[in-house]
Amino acid sequence: MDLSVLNDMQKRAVLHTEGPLLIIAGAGSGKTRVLTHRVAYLIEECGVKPWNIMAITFTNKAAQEMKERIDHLVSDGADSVWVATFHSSCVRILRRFGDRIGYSSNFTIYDTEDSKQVIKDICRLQNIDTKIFKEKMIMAAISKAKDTLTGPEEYLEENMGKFGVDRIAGVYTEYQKRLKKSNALDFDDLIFKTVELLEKDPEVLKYYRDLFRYIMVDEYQDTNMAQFKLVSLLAGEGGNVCVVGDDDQSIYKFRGANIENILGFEENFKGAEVIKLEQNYRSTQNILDAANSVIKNNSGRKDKRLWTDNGTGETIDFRRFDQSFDEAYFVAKDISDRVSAGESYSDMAVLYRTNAQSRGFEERFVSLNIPYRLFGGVNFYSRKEVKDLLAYLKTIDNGDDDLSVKRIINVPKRGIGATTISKIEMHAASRGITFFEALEKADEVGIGRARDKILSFTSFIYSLRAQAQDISIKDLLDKVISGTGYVAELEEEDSDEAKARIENIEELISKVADYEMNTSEPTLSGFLEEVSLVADIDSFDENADYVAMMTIHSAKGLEFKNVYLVGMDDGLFPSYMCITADDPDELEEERRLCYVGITRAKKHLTMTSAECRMIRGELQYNAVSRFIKEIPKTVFGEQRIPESAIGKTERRASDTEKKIKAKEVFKAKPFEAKQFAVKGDVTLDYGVGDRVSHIKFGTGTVLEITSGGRDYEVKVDFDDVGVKKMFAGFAKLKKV
DNA sequence: CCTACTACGCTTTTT
DNA sequence: GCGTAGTAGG
Repeated sequence: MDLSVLNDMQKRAVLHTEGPLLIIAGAGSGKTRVLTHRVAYLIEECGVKPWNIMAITFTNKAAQEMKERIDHLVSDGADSVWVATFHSSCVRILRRFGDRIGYSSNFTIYDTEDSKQVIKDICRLQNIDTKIFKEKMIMAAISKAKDTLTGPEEYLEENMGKFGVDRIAGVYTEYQKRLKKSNALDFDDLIFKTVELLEKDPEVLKYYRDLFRYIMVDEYQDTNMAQFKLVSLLAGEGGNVCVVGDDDQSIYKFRGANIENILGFEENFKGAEVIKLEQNYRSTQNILDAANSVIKNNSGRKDKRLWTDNGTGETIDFRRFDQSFDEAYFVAKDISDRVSAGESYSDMAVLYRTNAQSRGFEERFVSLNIPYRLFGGVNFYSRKEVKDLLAYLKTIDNGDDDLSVKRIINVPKRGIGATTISKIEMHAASRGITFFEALEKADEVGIGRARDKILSFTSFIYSLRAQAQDISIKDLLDKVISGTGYVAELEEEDSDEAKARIENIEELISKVADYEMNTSEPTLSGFLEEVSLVADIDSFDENADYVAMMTIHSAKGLEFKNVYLVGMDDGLFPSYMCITADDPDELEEERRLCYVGITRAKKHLTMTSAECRMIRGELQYNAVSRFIKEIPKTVFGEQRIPESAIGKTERRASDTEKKIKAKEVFKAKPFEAKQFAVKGDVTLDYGVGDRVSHIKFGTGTVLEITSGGRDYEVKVDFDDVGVKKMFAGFAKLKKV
């Protein structure tokens, strides 16, 4: 096997196959290369069976990338390597053995919004004043407990005497009871319950320990205690566990990530080898100098210093503007200029601290005709219309899922109101049956007018459930849409909003079609699971011709030739919250975030700041971020505000003028923006009669192309599998 | 039982 | 400033 592409440290990491190994991998130091080569080396040179290797990542995108790269390196069996995220690994384990701890294999996964709904409901029933005990705060407490593998009883014991613990513990207990009854698990449960299963069932533990002889964990600095426990259980004493991480890139402490996992690895896994990767292959020395000089202000980190032989490179731009308006204009103009000079949109990214900052840039990009795509923000699958339709599918898949049934019982409106629903709820609670079962017994409950409506709802679900086995998921969804009249109702409304919702539904349909096309054994549970565990950033495509816009959090693991790190204002980044907090750790986490942001840049980094900007409808005046001041002047170029960026007048605008101007900027809604960005995506380089190839179906001839709104539906006659219809945007057909 | 209005809440969020 | 969720009135 060819290891000559690796440097000495990388080689050492690849060759160290037995026993625990910690790889401290600085940003851009080629950790994915090390991991993939290590997998390949195990298979090709050490005779390890591919199915005995497990690689865990945090995002689907990282898992996908790793799979592809392993596939390129090994001759055979790459498919059998278990490469998956923490959560989907746990789902796979629980689908198979979850019955041993009381979950049937078609369990539903609750997202944050679902959980909140359940918590809200419980608070109502337990007469908890949600003004004092906010749902969010209760959820955070429960989530934190689960991250540390603390069940409701232990939670109560451990926090005895603290304010409101009895009440939170009460909600926690009831919450778990409900989830169990609904055959549902939340994100935290997926890990927690898997650990529970492995601890309680030696047979299952042995099974997986024998299976996963070599375990690799990516982004180890972001693991929480439950995930640590999971890895420890699977690895066993002196197991072959290799973790890769960078303590300087730990930015998810607020979500329970425990930096101690990486700092204390050598104590937890005795005899661990530690290898540091400090050579950076991504950025210029100037960019690394900036990153190093910021991060060195943190205490309690593993000592390391990134270096590169890429050369000094261009200087870093820093610009301070009067207003966020000017900042956005400058970035848009700069991108335009660079593209005119021959650079590509796909090489640009605008990174910011908070999602709300994207607006101003969207506005400018639209007016200058710059294609862009937003990542993060409101998740596609959390849109109301999408959630409604998914709730139908969930109800069909798992009738015990009370939450989904309640969500759709009167959506679209079918005359089943709050009084009826609460009667059903009470009946269900008193009999200890599920909400859906109580619906079937409408006669027992003594419902008057709504009786027939309820029974027609249940029989609708029954009929779909009966068909679910025989028809495709796409057809099932079509039947839900036609049977409920969901889209028809929106069509009647005939507003822009309704149109946008219909478009989202169409997109959902293509996602179902895409799933069925690219999965070997598509199932309804499988689809719903994929949907629950997918993140917006997973669809990031580095070659697509648009400017990527996202939070710095989302950008972790990505790289761009040109990075615009915007909003470098004290109070925004670092955030006001962490400046005022007494906990210095929070500022350190923010500094790590800045380090992550800077190190995303390969060639050119631009940082911008504005003296005043509109935040939550209020004008705020901020100083330049303290992080900028930590960077030595030598890496910066000339720092000035170009005339073009502030329009014709260079005099300072008065406060009133600023307010008016800012208002105008925020008034405009960039509504068409997304559509225009998607359009750029779906241009076909083939036509009817052309020969094309598909990842799964092989090669074939294009029979027909029909334009279905934003995407094209392509009919292809494949040589091996016959005629198939698919959406061009998802099928990724290539002309041959 | 449904619609219209008001009030609140808003860092980051791989899953 | 904006979107959603909860409540009051029809």
